Amino acid sequence: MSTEAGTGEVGDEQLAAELRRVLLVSSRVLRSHTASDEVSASQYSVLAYLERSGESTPGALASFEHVSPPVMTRILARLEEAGLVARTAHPQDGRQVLVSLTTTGEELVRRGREERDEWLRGRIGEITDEERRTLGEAVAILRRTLVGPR
Amino acid sequence: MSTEAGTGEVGDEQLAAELRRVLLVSSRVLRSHTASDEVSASQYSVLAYLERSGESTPGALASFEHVSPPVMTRILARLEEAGLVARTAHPQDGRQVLVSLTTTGEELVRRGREERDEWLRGRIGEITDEERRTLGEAVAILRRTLVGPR
DNA sequence: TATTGTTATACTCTATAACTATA
DNA sequence: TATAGTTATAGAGTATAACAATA
Repeated sequence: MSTEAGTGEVGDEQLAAELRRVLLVSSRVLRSHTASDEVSASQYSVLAYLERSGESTPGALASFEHVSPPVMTRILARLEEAGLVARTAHPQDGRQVLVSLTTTGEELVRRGREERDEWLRGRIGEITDEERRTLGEAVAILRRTLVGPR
Repeated sequence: MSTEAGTGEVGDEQLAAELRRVLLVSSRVLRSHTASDEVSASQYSVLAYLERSGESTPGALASFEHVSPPVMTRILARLEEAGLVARTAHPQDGRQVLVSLTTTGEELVRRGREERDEWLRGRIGEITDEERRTLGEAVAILRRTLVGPR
């Protein structure tokens, strides 16, 4: 049993409810501030993964992003239409598809890092070093607990 | 400038990017685990607010939830159809509408606290007290920085 | 004229079920 | 038979623009 006193110390039930609300609303706020005319937040997330990890498959991307396969099919279709990713046949396994960034896609990701996260970096810039450290630790905890490795 | 060494210590750019991804994906995971046959995550969030704060108006709810007014109109329409909230005329200001929980709505919120957050409480139950404290602090920081008060 | 709320319109996001092709 | 991916279908989530009613 944890004591109720101290900074940020709450019961599990309350923490769960607060976390649910903060994640729900924060993601709304983030979406509206990180979507651009070019690509949505979800689409950009896929591009950023590909930029970091190289080529992948629709199934692996769906699993990584925690969306169902048909959703990833649609995201990739939009990105392909926009000329940001290319789908090619897998050399050994004819069922699989390899997805990779085009040059245009690479450029968009790199540009995005500067512009897209500007709003969020501004907000993060307003808090203390100590608070940034806490956020960084929380990110790691959430990744292990909810999002999964990588 | 903060040093890169130590637990969870990262540059602002990296923290912003990681936070963006974790919030996006966590909210997806949460939505899928907290939606029920009865109401979606967004709908439940409105019900929970009303249960805690009593009656409100569509405009105030839209602001609190960080959605546009038409979105709140739709959420309230669904909740009203389901018999979970009631809309009544404002006694003084004819433009405004007062929204309040019905008895059915109240019951659903209370039941929801037990059942709806079960999955998340299970995940939170697996981490250490220290990690829970960090999450609690992060919730407070995100609330101040992104979500706003209350 | 300004505010509150709704309607109209048009996307994206999301899931489940059914289908196709390959292994 | 199992797996990878797509298509079909349906609904939730979201925003901007236009509108109506009231202050």
